[in-house]
Amino acid sequence: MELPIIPGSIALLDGQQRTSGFEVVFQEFKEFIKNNGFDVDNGIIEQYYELFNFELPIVLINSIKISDKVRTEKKLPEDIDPTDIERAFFFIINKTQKAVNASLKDELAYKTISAGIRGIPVIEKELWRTEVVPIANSLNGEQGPLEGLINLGGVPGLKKPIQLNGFVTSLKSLFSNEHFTSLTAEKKREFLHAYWGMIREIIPETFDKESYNKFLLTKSIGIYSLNNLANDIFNHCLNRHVDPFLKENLRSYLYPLKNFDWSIETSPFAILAGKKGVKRAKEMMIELVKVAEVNEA
DNA sequence: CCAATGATAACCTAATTCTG
DNA sequence: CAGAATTAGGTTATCATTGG
Repeated sequence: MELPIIPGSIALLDGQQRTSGFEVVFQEFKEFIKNNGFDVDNGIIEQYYELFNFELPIVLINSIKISDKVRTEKKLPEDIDPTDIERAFFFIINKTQKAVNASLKDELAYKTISAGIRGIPVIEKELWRTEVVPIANSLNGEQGPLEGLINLGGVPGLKKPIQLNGFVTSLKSLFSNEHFTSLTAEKKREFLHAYWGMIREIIPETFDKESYNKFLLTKSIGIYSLNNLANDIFNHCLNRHVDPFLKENLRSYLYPLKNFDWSIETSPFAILAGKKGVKRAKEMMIELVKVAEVNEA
């Protein structure tokens, strides 16, 4: 199939965002030519051509033929018409379209705020999240206690166990704590470094790239529970007049976790999460039913 | 009114089983 | 026995409803 290269022809096939994208690039290109002419040799013109020639995946649906076919084959009611077919495709395509990954949303929200752009409701509603992102970056960075373990953009296939979005969400209680929120960004970072640094020191095997998969600590149930605990420990330190920013001061609080069973097989947490939890719940009910049957007899 | 709860999602990855 | 196919394990945002 070929389309004439005239303005607007692509709109027959596709609307809104993608069509407008071409329009924006074309306007930009015209402006560029006006200012620089065609004879610049720095690859910019080629880049524009590459964009113009960008291939769009398009599905063409012959809804008249489809409705005829399903009607003659009597698979669907007689009165089905092309509009019904189009509506069905419209529903499927729009219902199943995928959103931007949640971790990437956090990263983008942070970058938007740090660029000084304000007033976007979804960001302003939970502004504290954008505060956590640079801290997570630093925990994940070189020498950080979570070095290389956080999937910052939510990109699948990176084999990183901790999702940025989950890490951020699990810090909600700490970042709503009035004593904590009044701290500077640097102090907040310092506390979380001390906290996770001490956990890592006490239970290093749960962070090791070779073995973390055998433990629940870096799974969301571990991250959620520990980040929630961080809030309680922070409060406790303040009440006892203990400096929470000194890593060593956190040792006595966290040391008991060394003996906690974090194994994905045998940990008491193992049955609380995912489908494993559902399976165990069902087994427990089977037991109840058996007991009931015995009593009935 | 608003925080907690419940229901749901054409999910994603790892482990296990099947098949040529 | 390798690679494909299937299943198990584990996640997490969103929105309507509920209940204090």
